[in-house]
Amino acid sequence: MARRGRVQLRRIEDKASRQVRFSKRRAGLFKKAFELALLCDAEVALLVFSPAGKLYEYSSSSIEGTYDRYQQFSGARRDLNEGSTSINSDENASIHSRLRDITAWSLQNNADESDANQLEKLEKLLTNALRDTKSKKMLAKQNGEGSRSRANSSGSRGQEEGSA
Amino acid sequence: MARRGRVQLRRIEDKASRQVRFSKRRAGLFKKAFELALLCDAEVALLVFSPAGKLYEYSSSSIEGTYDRYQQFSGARRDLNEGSTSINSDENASIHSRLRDITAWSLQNNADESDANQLEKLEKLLTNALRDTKSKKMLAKQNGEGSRSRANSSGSRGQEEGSA
DNA sequence: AACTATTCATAAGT
DNA sequence: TACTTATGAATAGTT
Repeated sequence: MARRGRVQLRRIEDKASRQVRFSKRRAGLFKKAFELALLCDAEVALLVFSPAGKLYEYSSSSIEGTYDRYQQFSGARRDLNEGSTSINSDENASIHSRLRDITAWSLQNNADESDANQLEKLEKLLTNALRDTKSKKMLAKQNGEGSRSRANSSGSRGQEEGSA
Repeated sequence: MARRGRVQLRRIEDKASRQVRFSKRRAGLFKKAFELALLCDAEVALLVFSPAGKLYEYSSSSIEGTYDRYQQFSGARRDLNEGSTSINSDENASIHSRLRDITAWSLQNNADESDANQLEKLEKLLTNALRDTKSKKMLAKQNGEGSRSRANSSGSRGQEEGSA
């Protein structure tokens, strides 16, 4: 009436059985993905192609949007690993004024308050980050040492988050 | 010692609890994704961003490859459906994702070593996001209506395949 | 992080 | 293909 033991972790050879299990497990997987997004407020994108080539998809916001976000992370990772840590005050000032322009512009032209608030906060964050960077760079120069970048290993990026 | 009833299908408000459950459920989800790919010979791509903005990924082949395949399906679908000139939820989500990304990233970089190049990249992202926002707003004004974003449920394309 | 009572998922069977 | 059910697996709450 039920399976006799735990499931074997290898490809199911019988085609019919594989098809049935695919349907069941796919349903389960999508349910779990949905629950993770809803319960834990996570952004989830899931793409599955069946052996027959049929597409199944789920995303808590949008596939494209989440993939974009993923690519930003990848791009950021590449940038970190490429080095080129030089900085000069001109660039600094340029970034600063540019940020101010952007913020001002957004405040003027955007009726959407939430967007404007987000941007204000962002501007502050970036300004602070830039200031910190500047002082760190100056210190580094005095000490004759450049900043390094860290290598990312498997799966996840960013700092650790608790795991079960 | 165990939960008193079935799990509530709504966002977990307690932050600590949400974090723990995210970790546990994320692990479960990735395991299921892996098993589906292995047992059923499916192509699976899974992207998850934690509420804190950390990325987790799995794919049985490659994220990019599976996404490309997905886009071919989407492209084919779009061709059938004629042109959609209105703002779509994908753009919307993309912008918000980027903004969240930028915020999380800034917070992270603030803690340890920041890099001016990163900030320059961030600034570009912000600029792009704003440009998108601007055009979105203009379009919205023309249409006199803001489009609502939807959550994709596991839609399927192609011919039917058996389900459990 | 490890433990356990429960709920949940699901492989076979019908 | 859909329903049933026995069993393994996942996990919420606790320590």
